[in-house]
Amino acid sequence: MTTPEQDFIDSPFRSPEDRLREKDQKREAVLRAAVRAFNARGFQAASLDEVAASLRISKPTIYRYLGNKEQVLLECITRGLELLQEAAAEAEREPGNGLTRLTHFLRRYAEINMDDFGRCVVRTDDNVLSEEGRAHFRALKRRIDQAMRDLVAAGVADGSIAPLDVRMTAFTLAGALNWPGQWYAAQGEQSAEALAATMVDVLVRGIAPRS
Amino acid sequence: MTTPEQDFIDSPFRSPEDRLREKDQKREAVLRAAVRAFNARGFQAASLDEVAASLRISKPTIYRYLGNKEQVLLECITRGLELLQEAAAEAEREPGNGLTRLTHFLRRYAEINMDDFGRCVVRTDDNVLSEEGRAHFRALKRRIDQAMRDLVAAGVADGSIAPLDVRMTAFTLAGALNWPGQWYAAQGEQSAEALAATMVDVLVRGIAPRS
DNA sequence: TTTCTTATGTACTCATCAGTACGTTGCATA
DNA sequence: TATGCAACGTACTGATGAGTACATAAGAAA
Repeated sequence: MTTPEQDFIDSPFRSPEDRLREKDQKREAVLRAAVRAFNARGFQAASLDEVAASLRISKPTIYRYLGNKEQVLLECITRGLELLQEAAAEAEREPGNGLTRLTHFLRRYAEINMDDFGRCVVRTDDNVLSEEGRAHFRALKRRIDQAMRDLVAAGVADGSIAPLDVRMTAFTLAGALNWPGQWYAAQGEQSAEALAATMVDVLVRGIAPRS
Repeated sequence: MTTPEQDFIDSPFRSPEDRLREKDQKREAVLRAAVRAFNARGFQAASLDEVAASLRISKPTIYRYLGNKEQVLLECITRGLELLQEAAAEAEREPGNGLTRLTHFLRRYAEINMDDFGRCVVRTDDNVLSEEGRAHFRALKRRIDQAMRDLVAAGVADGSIAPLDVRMTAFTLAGALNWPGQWYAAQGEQSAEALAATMVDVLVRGIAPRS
C-alpha cells in the first residue's frame, strides 16, 4: 500500500505472483468445501470425492493442495482454533475487570463456534484422528481452555465473578457455547452475533431472578 | 412374589421361560456392547464385527437380536430418550415452584447425558440416520425440548425464574448439560451426580456475583 | 522446437464393512 | 425315530471410498 500500483487489465496471462496467489485461493477453496462437507455429513461420512465434486474437480487435485483426508481435517481444525486463540489474546489485552473481559471472550467464542471452521472444531471427535493428530488437536484445545480458565480466575480474583470453582465454571460455559456449533445451520431467524449475546447473557446472570 | 416359589438348583436344562429371559438378556447385552462401541468410536466408525467380537459372537447373531445397524442405533437412542422422558414426567409431578422443578430436571438431564444411552443420544448426529430414523429421533427430542421449555415457562410465570426468553434459555441450558456427554468418560474424579449438580448450580445462579 | 514443470483427470488397487446365503448343532415335539 | 425350529457360525457378495499410478495438456524455459 506504500507504493502506487499501476492498474492492469484482467489478462489471461498470469505472472508468477498471480500463479502463487491462484494456488493459495485454490487451496482455500478446497478447505472451505471440505469443512462444509465435514460439518454437513461428518468427517467419516463425507468423502473426498464428494468434496471434489462440489468444486467440479477430481480427488487427486485435493491431494495436490492438501495431503490426505486427515490433514485436510487438521487444517480445518487448526483454522478454527486459531480464531479462538486470537479471540483469547484480544480478551486478555482488553481493559475492564475479569467479568467484562470474559464476557467479550465468551461472545466471540460462541460466534466462532457458529462459523464453518469453529463448528468443525466442536464437531470433530478426537478419536477419528491418528495419535499425532489427536495430540496436536488436544494441545491446541488445551490452550483455549486455559485461556478461558485464566479469565474466569481473574474475575474471581477481582470480585467481578462469584467465587466459583474455576475449572467447572469454565467447563460449563464452554459446553453451553459449544453446543450451537452442533445445531447452528445459519438458517437465520437470529444472527450468530445475536444468538451469542443472548446465550452469554443467560450464563452471566443465571436464570434465578436477581433481587 | 405372591405365591411361594420352590428353590431349584442351577440346572443346565432350561424351561421355556428361562429361554425367553435369556433371549432378553442377550438382546440387552448386544445393545450395551453396541452403545459402548458407538460412544467410543462413533457410529460410522464402529463396526458390527467389532461389537460382535467384544461379545465373542458373530455378526449374524447381532442381526438375530436386532435388525440392521441403524436399528441398533435407534434402539440405543430410544433408550436414552426414554430415560429423559421419565425424568421430565417426574419433574412435572414434583411439588415446588418452577425453578425447583426445573433444577431437579436439569440435574437428572445432565446425569442421563453421562450414562451410556444418554451419551449416545447427545453424540448421534441426525444425518447418519435414514429419513424415517431421523424423523423418529427428532420427534422424540422435540418432546424433551418441549418439556424443558414448559418447565422454564412455568418458572417465569410463577416468578421463580427471571423473565427470560424461554426458547433461548432452554437452548442454553440444554446445550451446557449436553456437553458432558461428549467428554465424560466415567474416568472418575467426580461422580456424574456431583458434576451435574455443580453445573446446574452455575447455570441457575449465573457467574456474576449476587449482592 | 524440445524439454521441464505445473496442474489436472482417468482409471485403477486395496481395504473395510454392511448385509446375506447357507450350513450345523442341538433341543423339542410329533 | 423323524421332523421342525431356534441359535448360532462360516464364508461369501457388493458397495463404498481412501489413496495412487499414470496419462495428458499447457505454459515456461532453454
